[in-house]
Amino acid sequence: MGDRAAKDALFDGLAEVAKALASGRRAEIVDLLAQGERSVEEIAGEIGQSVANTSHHLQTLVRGGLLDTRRDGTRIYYALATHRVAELWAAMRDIATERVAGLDRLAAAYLGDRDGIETISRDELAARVDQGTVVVLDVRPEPEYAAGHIRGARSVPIGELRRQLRALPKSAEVVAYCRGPYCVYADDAVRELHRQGFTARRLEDGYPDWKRAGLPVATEG
Amino acid sequence: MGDRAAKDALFDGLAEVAKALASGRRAEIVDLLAQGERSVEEIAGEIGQSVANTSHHLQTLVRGGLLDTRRDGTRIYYALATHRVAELWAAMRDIATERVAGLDRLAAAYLGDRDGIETISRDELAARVDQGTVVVLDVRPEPEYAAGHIRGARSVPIGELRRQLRALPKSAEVVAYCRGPYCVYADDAVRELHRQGFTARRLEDGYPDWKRAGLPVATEG
DNA sequence: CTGCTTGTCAAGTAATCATTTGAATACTTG
DNA sequence: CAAGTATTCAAATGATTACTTGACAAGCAG
Repeated sequence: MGDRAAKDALFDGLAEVAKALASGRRAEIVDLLAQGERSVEEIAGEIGQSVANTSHHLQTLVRGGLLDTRRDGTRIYYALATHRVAELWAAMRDIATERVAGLDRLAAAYLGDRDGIETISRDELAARVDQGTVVVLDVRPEPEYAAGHIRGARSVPIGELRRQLRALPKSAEVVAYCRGPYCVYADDAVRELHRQGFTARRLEDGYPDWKRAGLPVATEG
Repeated sequence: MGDRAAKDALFDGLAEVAKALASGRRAEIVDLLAQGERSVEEIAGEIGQSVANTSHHLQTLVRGGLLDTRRDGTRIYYALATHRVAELWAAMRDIATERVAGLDRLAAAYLGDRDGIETISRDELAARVDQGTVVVLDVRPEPEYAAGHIRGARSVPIGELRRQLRALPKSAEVVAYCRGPYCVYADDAVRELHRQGFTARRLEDGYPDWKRAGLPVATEG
């Protein structure tokens, strides 16, 4: 028991999970599926790849134990296999954010200048929601809101933000959130809110992190 | 803000963390360093590679944000960069264990037949330690015990197990633990204990998991 | 059944990458 | 300086990867 070759083979097996995630496109898929299940076509659209290529990446993720599938008629839906996968992804994301050289520049290139955008932590937001001293906007597409959102939040997809702002008193303090720290929607929302004269911040991470932390959530209405 | 190329580059950056772990040898290194810091030479010895090659792998892990270094005289010590890395590794390991096809066979080839080896969960062991109804043996090398161990455990490195067994009453119920679920020491200890007529189990995972769960630990004596 | 939609599979291209070794170099201590 | 420790370099090898294309399969609607 315990010879070198067998140990190497075992750890090569463990490393399969990391290999499955060792591609930017597959990381995008996992980040997306942290919001909930999606069909191959939807995923392909979100990551900007062909369906065939996306299907390929999805197979790789399934082999790595990260995803599960469900068939519904002609559609096949992929979802994270277990909550541990969401934890794995969050850990990866946090480590990269804190410690991978140059990631800050890549983030700035994608998200734009974040200097004017203040964030609020999950715990502080939870307290403010309890007090009722904040308006929380879920700026993700509506189906994601329906599948689960921060309790007390209103669904205002980013495209409809301007229209719905009139209903808000200018004195309101607003917090926007979306899919995660590398999702553009909340940033865009805060910029627009500032332009319209509101006090606004973004949640530092996103809905999946809120849910994982055991904070209050709601479904549908 | 939010064009395809920039998003791809960002997620390629996030995937760097997974790339760093996408090798069995580097996974072994992280698993080892979950016990505490080690010099390059020690690491090379544990993973059965040349110092030059090990140094290479260590650089890769540092670039991926997973490790930090500390110099002491002519030696350089590597350690996990943050506790998040231990969490990342544990999540990877658990996902692979549960869901990667064939991993069970690889584990059996390395660890041998585990049929006769019962496990005990962290929580149950914690309760039994409180009651004082169990003898806990830390069968890792002594320096690892000194660096931190389950409170109440005795250090009995696997090589000294036979010698020290005489001091134990045959009626004792024994739990052995070591580095983690894929460490051979505890299995070997339980087998030997059974041969000698003891009632023995192994902790289902290892010391790093115990510590991460916030259960009681001690250092040195 | 036929036609349509959705997704998978297999094959091919092109490019890149990762791992390892041995020798040379750098750094620290005494 | 000499000894000990770790990194870097060059080079060879071998394997893997991402993506595209076109054909195929499974379910559904008429």
